[in-house]
Amino acid sequence: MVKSLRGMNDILSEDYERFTYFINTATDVAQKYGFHFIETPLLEETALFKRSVGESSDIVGKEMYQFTDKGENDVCLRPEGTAGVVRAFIQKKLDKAGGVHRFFYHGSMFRYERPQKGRLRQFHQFGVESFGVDSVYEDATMIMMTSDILKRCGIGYRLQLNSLGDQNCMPDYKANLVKFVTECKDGICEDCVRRLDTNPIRVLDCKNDKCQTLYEGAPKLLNSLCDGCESDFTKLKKILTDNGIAYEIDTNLVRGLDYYSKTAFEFVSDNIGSQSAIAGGGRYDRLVEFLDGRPTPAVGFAMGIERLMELIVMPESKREGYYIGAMDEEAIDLVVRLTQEKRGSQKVICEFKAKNLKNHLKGADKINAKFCCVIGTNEIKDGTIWVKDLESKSEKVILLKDF
RNA sequence: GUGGGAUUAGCUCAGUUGGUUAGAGCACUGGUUUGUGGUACCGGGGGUCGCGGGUUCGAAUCCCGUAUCCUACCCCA
Repeated sequence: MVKSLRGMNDILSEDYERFTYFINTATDVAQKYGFHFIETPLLEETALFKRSVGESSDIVGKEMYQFTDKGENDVCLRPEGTAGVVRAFIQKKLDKAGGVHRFFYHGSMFRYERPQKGRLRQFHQFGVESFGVDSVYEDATMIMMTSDILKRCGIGYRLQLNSLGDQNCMPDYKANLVKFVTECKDGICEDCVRRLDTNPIRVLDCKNDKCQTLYEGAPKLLNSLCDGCESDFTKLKKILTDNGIAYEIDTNLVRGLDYYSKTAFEFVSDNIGSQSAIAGGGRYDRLVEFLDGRPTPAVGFAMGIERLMELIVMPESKREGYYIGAMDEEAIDLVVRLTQEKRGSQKVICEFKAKNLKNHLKGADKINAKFCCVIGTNEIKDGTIWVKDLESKSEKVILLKDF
């Protein structure tokens, strides 16, 4: 039997109900915040991700579905959504047009990782990107929007907050940190030695106790911010507090993608295992420029839909639509015709086999229909149809022309 | 990529030291004398026990390999 590839799942039935419920809810919130839908290709030039996400990241370094297409292009399936949106933004010359542009998207992302709970090779993200707004109010708005979506879905979370600094303060901090870690290099774990090379900031959240002890005296990111970053971060905290958003400061919170600066945030859940990050984002003021656009401030976030699926509290499902059936063979054609007419305005399920009333009621109940409509010998004779409301249990016989 | 656990019906799982035709609950389907649903009772269909080797008179059960899932690490949404 041919099976789906490892880490790639089908979404159907109840999963699909939850999936679309989330997309619809998140879309509604995004539109209320003034964001517009954008769809970008699943396949992009590999260079796009090398330049944006960064070659030092694991995502680009070892997790991309990368191949050469029939036109000899080096391409890959997108491992995240921001790069494509930024590329589209520049390609449509919106950077030169100026002004504010706000987008949201959702779709499949691909990373060749070892699957586990909350981690698939093809997974789905819902994300938003805002271009042209320099204000820290926009950062706060992003966080409030994420919070709104989660709340609307009945999902509890903790919000972790950090500032990564900008090109004025980050390089100095990184140099200081590398210097500090290099001095105690003999005591640190293998992973940290590697991180020192690839992504030094990541040593800070190493899970190894020995490393953590050594890093106790390490320089702290938040203490090294320049004046601009410092005051923005203070302002951000105030805005969130004013708007009733609780947060925790996590000086070790680091985004895995190279393009982030200043505000970084992550929403985590304690109920879904070790892959606990359900949403993450931050500011990326330099990315448009990196990708050859005119310098444009930007901020965004993405949510992992599969991780949210089991946390979503679905509204109670209500009885809906019509079930139509016949008790006599000769009424089946009539019943099919009525079904087609009714479908102009209603959800209708038609049973093609003649059955007794009891079985029709069972069938209508099983598909959660609101009305069970049946035509038997009496109805054929009178030109009527029997209709029962399965909620109120009231029933009536009406003329076909009034149905 | 590394370590640990699992894999028996559509689903959740039993299956006693290896021994006839592998079971249950739920789900599905039909019936309980012919026009009243969700509950009750009775019946029915459905499994080459993940896949491939091996040990044995005999394997769902023991051994090896492999795939997938779960889980921790790693990474991240």
